Amino acid sequence: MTARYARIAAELRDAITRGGYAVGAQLPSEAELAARFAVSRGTVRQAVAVLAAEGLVGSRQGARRIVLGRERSQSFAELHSFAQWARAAGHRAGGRVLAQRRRGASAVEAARLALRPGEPVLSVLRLRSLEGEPVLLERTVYAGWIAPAVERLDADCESVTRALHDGAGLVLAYGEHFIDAVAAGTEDARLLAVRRGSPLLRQRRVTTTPEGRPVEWSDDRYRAGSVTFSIRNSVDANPLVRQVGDLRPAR
Amino acid sequence: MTARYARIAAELRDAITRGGYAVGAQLPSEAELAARFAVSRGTVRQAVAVLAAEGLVGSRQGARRIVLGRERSQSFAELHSFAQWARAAGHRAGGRVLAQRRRGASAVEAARLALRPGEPVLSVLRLRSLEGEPVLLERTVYAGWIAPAVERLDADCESVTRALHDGAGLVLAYGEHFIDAVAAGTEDARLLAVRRGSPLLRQRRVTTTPEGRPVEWSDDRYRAGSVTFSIRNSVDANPLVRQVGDLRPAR
DNA sequence: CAGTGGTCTAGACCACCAA
DNA sequence: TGGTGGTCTAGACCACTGG
Repeated sequence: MTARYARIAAELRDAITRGGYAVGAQLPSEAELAARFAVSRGTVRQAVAVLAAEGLVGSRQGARRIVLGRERSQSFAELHSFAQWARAAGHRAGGRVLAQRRRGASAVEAARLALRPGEPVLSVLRLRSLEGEPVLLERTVYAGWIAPAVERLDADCESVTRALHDGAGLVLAYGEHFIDAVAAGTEDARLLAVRRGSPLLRQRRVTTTPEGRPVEWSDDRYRAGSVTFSIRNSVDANPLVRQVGDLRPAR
Repeated sequence: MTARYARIAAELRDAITRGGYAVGAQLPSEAELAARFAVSRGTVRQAVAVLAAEGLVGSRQGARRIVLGRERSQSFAELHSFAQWARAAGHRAGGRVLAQRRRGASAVEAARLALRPGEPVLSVLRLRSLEGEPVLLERTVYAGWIAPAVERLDADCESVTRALHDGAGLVLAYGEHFIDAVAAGTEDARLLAVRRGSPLLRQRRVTTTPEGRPVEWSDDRYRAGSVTFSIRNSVDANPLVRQVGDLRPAR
C-alpha cells in the first residue's frame, strides 16, 4: 500500500511533467490541496516536500510554491544499475565481463569497504555498451562476503544489480559518488576505442546495504560525450559537493 | 531566530562530525531525542530529516537510524560561488576577467535564461585560480537585466556572487548543474596551461532567483585533478541523474 | 491587510525489526 | 513482543509576501 502523501506527490509530479503546470507557474496553496485530496495540511506538506527534494518545485515563505523544472530524478536503482537505467531511459544496454579474480584488498579498497587490508575481495572488469557502442568501463571490487554470488553470474549478465537482488537477496540502499575527469590510460583507450589521453568522465562510488554495510567500490569511466550527470539544488536542498584534489582521505 | 529543529540538527551534526557517533553507529531513538531536547516528536523528525537530506544518516522502519558519513554538504552559496567555496574550504582563491562584452542571446542561451533569442546578454570570460594555480575557466552569460551590475564590478573582483548580493541585492536560490568531461580546446589549453585535447571536468549550470527567474548560464571547465564533485544518495533521497549525450533539449 | 508557507504540538495507529 | 520509525490528524501561532 502506497502512502497517501506519496500518491499525492505522484499526481502533482505527473501534472507538472505533462505540462499542466508550466515552469515558473504557481502550485495551488496547501489549504487548497488539502481540501482537494481530503487530507490534513501535514500530509500535503509531506507530498510537496518530496517534489522539493526532487528539485521540481521551490518555495518561499509567504508566497506560493513555484515549478522549477519538469523532469524528475531517476530512482536509486536506475542510478546504481547501468542496465536498469538504460532500460528505463529507452536505450539498449549491453555488457560483458572481461576479467575477474579474487585477491586481497588494498589499503584504499579496505577503507572504502570497511575491511582490513588483505581481506579477500573480488575484482571485476566489465565493459558496457549503449546501442552497441562501448561507453563505460567498470572496475568493481566486491567485498568478500558477496563474492560467491557475483561469481555465479553469467559473464554477459545484463543487470548485475538485479541478479544479485533476485539471486542473493542483496538490497542496496545508500551510495556515495565522486565525479571527476581523467585521461584515458592504455587499457581504457583500447577497450573504449578512444585515443590514449583522451578525456573520460570518471565516477567512483561505494554502495552499501540498508544496514550500512559496504558491498562494492567501483571506478567507472565513461567515454566523453556519452553521458552527462545532472543535479538540481537550492538553498534548502544541496546535495552536490565540490572538493579539491582527487578524493578525500579514507575515513 | 533559528528554528528549534535546525538547532537540534546542528547539534547532532556536530556530534557526528566530531566523532561522537562513529560511522555505522546508531542514533538515539526519536523518543529519546524528544525528551532530551524537550520538543515534540515531530520536531525531532524534522531535525533528523535534515541530516538524512545531507546524507549523514540513513533510516529503516523498525530499526534505529544509523550514521552513514561524517562530512556535510556545503552550503548553496559555497557551491555557487567559487570564492566562497574556496575560502570556506581553507584555500586561497583568485580570479580575473579576461573578456567581457554585450551581445544578443543565442537560441540555447535564450532557452536557458528564459529570454527570446537576440535579447541582450552579457558574456564574460573569467580565469580562476587556487593557491595561485589556474584551475577553472568560466564562460558565463548573464541575463540583460543584471548586466549593468556585473559591469560595475572590478575585473579582479574576488567573489562575484557576493558583490552582486551586496551591491545589487541579488539573491540566488536555485541551480541546475550538468556535469561531463570534455577535451581542452585551443583557448582552454592556453589559459589553463594544459595540452590541447587533455581532459577537463565541465560543469554547465543555470542559476535562478527565489522567484525562479534565471540569472546566469555558465560553462565552467576545471583542470583534471583539481576538483572532484561528490554526492551521497539513497533510496529515499536521490538527487543525481545520469543522461545520455551532451545535454537535454531546452524546455 | 488577507493569504501563504514555516514551525511546533499532542496524540493516534500502523508496519517493521530485533530479541 | 516491545521498541522503533512511518504516516496522518487537527489545531495553533508566527513570519513573510503581495496587493
